Amino acid sequence: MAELKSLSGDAYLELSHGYAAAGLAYGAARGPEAARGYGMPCTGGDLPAASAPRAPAAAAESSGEQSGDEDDAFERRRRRRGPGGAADGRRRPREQRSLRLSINARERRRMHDLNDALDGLRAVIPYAHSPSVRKLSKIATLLLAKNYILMQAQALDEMRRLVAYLNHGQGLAAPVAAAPLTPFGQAAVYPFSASAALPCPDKCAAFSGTPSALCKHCNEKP
DNA sequence: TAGGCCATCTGGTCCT
DNA sequence: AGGACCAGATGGCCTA
Repeated sequence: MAELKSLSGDAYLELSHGYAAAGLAYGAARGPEAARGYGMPCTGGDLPAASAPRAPAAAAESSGEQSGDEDDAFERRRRRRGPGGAADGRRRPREQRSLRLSINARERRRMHDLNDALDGLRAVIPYAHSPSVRKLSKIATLLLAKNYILMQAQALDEMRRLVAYLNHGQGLAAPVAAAPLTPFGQAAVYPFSASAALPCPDKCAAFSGTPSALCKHCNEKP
């Protein structure tokens, strides 16, 4: 995706703008409940555990809670597959159906957990949180989070360089003099950090090899 | 109306 | 055997 390939300093904001602004008034039209997205459109949305935010202890979804619509859907699919079905032909139909429903419920629960985690991620990504703004899609959430992490890592790197620069009079601190590290211990691979800038006339560029946005010399145009 | 996004169902695969 | 995970299919809702 193009957003990921361009990791310029504004990549995060560009992505945020592109995805978040695309659906203004979406939330207002759909309503916050609908925007949460657990409406279960396939089955008419009348499953209690699916149409409302799931209570932590209310994971007691069982096959007994399936709606009549789901029964119909099951029957339709069963007829399409023919007698015996594709799963386990040795099971009696009732037993087989009960097993299928419990598997479905488990999968539903798993996806709800995944969506809860995505909601948690959305909550900590800085973007326009507003009832009138459509919530981030799943893919946008992941891409935005990735770029945000990269941005934070870059900022941390800049701060480290600044600290090293300020402490330069007392000698070079070995850990900082080495290749700049991300919080995860990997070498920084930001394509936007150094290449375009000229060497700093001061000591920061000579020191780290990478001009710093926090250094006034690095930002001076020739 | 087409396309995007989503929830759900389903069968397959892997792991415990 | 049962559960977790995954990907494909399906159908609904919404926006441009």
